[in-house]
Amino acid sequence: MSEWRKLPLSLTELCIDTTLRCGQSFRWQKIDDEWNCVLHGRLLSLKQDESFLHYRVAWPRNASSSRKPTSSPKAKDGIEIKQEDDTEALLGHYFSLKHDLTALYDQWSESDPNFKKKAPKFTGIRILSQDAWETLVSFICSSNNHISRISQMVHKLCIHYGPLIGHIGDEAFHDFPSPQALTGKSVETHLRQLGFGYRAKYIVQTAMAVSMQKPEGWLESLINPDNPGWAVVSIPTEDEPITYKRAHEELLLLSGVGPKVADCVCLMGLGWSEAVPVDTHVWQIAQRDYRFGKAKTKTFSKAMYHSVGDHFRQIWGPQAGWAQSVLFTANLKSFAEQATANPEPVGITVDIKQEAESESMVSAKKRQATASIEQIKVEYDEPSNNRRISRKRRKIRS
DNA sequence: AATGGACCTTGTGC
DNA sequence: AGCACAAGGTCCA
Repeated sequence: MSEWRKLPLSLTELCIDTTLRCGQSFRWQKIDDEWNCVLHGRLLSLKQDESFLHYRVAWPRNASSSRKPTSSPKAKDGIEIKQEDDTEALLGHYFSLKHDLTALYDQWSESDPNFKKKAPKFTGIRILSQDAWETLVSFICSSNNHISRISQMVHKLCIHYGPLIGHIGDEAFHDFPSPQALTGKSVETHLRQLGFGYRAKYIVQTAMAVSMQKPEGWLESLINPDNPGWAVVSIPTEDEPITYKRAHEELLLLSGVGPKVADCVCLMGLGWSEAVPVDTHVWQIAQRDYRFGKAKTKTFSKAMYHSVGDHFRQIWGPQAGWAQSVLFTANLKSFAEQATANPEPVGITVDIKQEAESESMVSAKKRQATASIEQIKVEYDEPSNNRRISRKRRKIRS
């Protein structure tokens, strides 16, 4: 293990205690106030105080057991940089530290009174830039499932199929398995035995698609070029540049990947910060706090799915997925105590009262009051104005 | 194209 | 204790 190092970082810019527990990553383990996880072939430990993020790193003795042994960055002259040296850069990428979170919270609070009300108790929540493949498999596991069980399943994947990186006490830490590692003949049966249920088949089929059917580097080609991945060489293509919409469509072709999982991968694994995964929580939030139509149907349609995302993108802007994660966390049962606790700093409740009289509150209420199922469907169609869409709109109204 | 069930298993609340 | 129900949904008929 290296010595502890530190990055100057306030708790409002990043709170690892919340960010690492809110259902984005399922692999971090807290041991005695330290968060531990294998990231890109190294065992990372984090702890935080009011002013600093402290970190240390341990590399496996046998570097070849790492999934990406050749991925360590090289200097321009070809000399390999000491491996530890890129860990700070890795953290900066993983937590997307280039974004000013306080400024973003201010912006979302200004355009959304509900965000302004909920966010003060949930500061420092960031969207993680995770490995695309890990994100894909993790959220295939997430379907119709609890966060605790998802974590359990992801842990089992690593233990049984991922390379061992190191130990903390008696606890073994593995990296996430490669797609190839999950394509074996007996994997599906084994995963069922391990309690994956019907997701076992999805995982194996998707692993086969990514490692055998899709071209090399396909998943990485879906990464937002403005938010590039870690240690991923972008392969220039003759195709038109990738968009969020196309990345989403491509992911939908995979087994076990529907619109919600595809959005999770877009947001947390591919750097598309406008992606808003609409799950049961976000649907509850949309209905309860944003006057979305009370649907009689338990499962909402594809049009409904997109209308919710479009609505939030309209309110929160191009980083809507980041704002969504704050309200999502505030809505989690495991954070219920935090949501209802009296805020420590005085003055916040005063701000909320003042906000009730503000211009944005009034206009937002007016906008929300008109929302109904019909309105939602129309709104969904409005961004485009081609012929196909307008025909669709007529159909809905008739 | 849209809608209703089935689906594995575990955690939670009564 | 034991049972119903929900869980960061997706697939298929």
